[in-house]
Amino acid sequence: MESTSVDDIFKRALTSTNIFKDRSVLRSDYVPDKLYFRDEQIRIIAETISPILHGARPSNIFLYGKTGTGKTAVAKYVFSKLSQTAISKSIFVKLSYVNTRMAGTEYRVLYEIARDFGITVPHTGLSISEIFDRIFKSVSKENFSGIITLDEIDFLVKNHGDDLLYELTRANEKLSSGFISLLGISNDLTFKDFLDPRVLSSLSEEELVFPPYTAEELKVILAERIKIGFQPNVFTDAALNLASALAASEHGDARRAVDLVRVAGEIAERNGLKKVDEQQIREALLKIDQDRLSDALKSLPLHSKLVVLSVASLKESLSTGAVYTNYSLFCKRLNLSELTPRRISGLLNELSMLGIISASTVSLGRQGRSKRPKLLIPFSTIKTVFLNDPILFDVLNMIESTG
DNA sequence: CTTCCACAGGAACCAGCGGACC
DNA sequence: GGTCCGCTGGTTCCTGTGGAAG
Repeated sequence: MESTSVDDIFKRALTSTNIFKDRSVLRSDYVPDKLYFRDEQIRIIAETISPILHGARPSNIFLYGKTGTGKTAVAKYVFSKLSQTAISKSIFVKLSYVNTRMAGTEYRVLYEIARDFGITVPHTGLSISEIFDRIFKSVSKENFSGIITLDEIDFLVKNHGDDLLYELTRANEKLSSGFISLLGISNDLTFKDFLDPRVLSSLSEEELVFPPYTAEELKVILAERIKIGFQPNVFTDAALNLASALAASEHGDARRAVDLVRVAGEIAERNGLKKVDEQQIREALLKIDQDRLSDALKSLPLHSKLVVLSVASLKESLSTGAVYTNYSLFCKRLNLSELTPRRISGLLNELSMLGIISASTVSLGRQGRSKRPKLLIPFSTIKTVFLNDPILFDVLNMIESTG
């Protein structure tokens, strides 16, 4: 029984090409051949790094802008052109691209840089300074020019400080031959405050701001993608207008815009429609939010889930203490040893960062000072996500029965 | 104006893991 | 095989604090 329905799904997936022509160009990591409205930024970056072709060290560059404003795409674009030119003129340039948020830790950032430079290093076990040494030695020995792109650099600095950045900016003083230039990319304008002034001045020898796309610009970008991604005349103008307007109102995020268009297409496909209209865009907007939330909820560690349930079970008298009381109740019920209040306070902050709860702190005078944890998502969503979990099922029942 | 609650949140530390080096 | 490394996910201990009650 089941196998036939799965077969049906696959068969439909293979045959239903009447919506999409090339789905891959609608993925958010796809870098298009032409980057619209970024000519100025491309030109400046290209000019800044061009000395490298004469064997001189280019200035470090810093790119700022909100998510989905094309920073990463522009950087990748310019560097792919650079490496083509360098190869054709047989100039010895090595490029490294690291997303520091993806990498996660200082060690992994350095590990990826080393790998991009063709240095083999173990993925754990060495000290940070050892990896630095190996990278520097390699640069000097092989006498090459290296450019390191550090994407989402604000993450690295906020979580691990600017030590690594400091070492990298000073790298050239240590190198006897060869050099390293840096290209930093940050989504957060205020993150400069976290930097040591010396690092900041060195890092932003050249600075570039990426403004959000306007609705009109998004429309052009989307129209281009739709042209290659969808079958002709499938995507209506009304849908295009709505998608651009929605994305523009959300900080001009091109990535979100493309996601919106792709998901709308998938919805139309699943419903067997011939066209993508405004209705599918609206549904897509809901679905994206919905999916993001349930994914976040699902991947939470057990104790965080219990904290979410604890917050959910509280109707009034919201305070960190109340959350903790309920939480330890759940733990006792499940025969788990509870974490400390300090840790729960931290977990509440993490959950608030994920947008699952809000946790503003308020002071009530003699009643003390506390967070005011509040659920930001409907209880029904939590229920549907947690219902499959046999452990949480029990707790869920417990909440329902006590009201 | 002072007191004092109920926490916030920083800092240091710890255990356990996976792994490299010599 | 002993020593060192970084990272995670905690604990313990601590000082700091907004503002209603007194």
